[in-house]
Amino acid sequence: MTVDEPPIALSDQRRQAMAVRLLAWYDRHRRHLPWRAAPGDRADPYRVWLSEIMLQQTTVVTVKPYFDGFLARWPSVADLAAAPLDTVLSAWAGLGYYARARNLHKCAQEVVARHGGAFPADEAALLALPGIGPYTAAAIAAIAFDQVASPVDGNIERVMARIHRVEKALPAAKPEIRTLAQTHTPPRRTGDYAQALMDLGATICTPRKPVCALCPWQADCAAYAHGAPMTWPRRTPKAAKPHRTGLAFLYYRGDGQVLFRRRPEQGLLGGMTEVPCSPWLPQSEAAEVDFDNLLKAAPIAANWATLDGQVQHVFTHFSLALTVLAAQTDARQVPVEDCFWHPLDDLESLALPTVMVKVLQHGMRQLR
DNA sequence: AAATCGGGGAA
DNA sequence: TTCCCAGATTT
Repeated sequence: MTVDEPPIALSDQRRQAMAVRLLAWYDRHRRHLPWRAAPGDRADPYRVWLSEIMLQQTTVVTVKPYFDGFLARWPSVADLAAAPLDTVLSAWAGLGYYARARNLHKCAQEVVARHGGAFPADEAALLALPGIGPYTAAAIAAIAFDQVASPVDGNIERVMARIHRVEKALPAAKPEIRTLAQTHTPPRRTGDYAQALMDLGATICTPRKPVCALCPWQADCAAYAHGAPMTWPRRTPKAAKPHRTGLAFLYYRGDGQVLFRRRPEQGLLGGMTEVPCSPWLPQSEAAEVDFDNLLKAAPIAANWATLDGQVQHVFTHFSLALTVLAAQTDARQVPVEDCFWHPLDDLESLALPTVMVKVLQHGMRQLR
């Protein structure tokens, strides 16, 4: 294997042969997933759409129980459209990227109102729906409707970057890689081809240690010929995450109810339920604000007990350390708008993001 | 073009 | 720890 050999320029004929070989590999190694139809059958667009939204930046293993739960609770897009948003958010709780859940609900309502309850087959019409971007529109068009479309996800990006040894770094290389993917897309069995390519990326052409010995495209791969396929795709380094701190106010009653608050519709954890908190300040700013000042953010003044330790949580673009303060009361009224009392033994009906589950667990361990 | 938006599994 | 996952939307 040479190190300086240029990438292989692939002819149309060669790309066609590659697609045939990949589909043959897929027919032998096809994974069964809950949203996939039996071989030869047309997939249910509702299932394909629901799975594709859940799978955005989320692993198959994580999605499976959520997919099963949603399908059991809302068997059709009309059922989902008729559900209150809060029940959708609570069912989505823990899956992350909560704008997906809000857009999922909005999309279901648009499919019912504007498309008679049936997803459009056209890629452009799909792209116009909430929460459906370029990848998802192409994926639904190809997988559910067998249209010729080229979805490009992280797996396909990686495969294309290796096959063609793309030197430009991601994310700047996305347009180039999208064009490359289109030149490989076959005119028939396009949905199977897209899923085959994603399976290839998930099981063979993996980020760390690709299993090139089992790859149906080994002979076509410029990165394999180079000898170090794992060094593609190139990526621009990511910025370090800043750190934020804040207080969480755990206010509990003798009858087992705790004070919660609904977060604003927009922004981080939008529309989700939280334990009331002070602002989450960058560490540099938090150092300038004294403890008593942060206490003013509490919805009810109280004789707070500071719990030991902190709750640690990492979001996409910052990490967070919350100090939990606890106080007991027999208050019945709702002190501030958007706040409400809710029994601790019925957390399932709340839309609690993971960081708030951590806060409650942190509190329960020390208050019993 | 860059920033925002979760959470978890794997190495 | 670091990486990255069937990305979309907003700024």
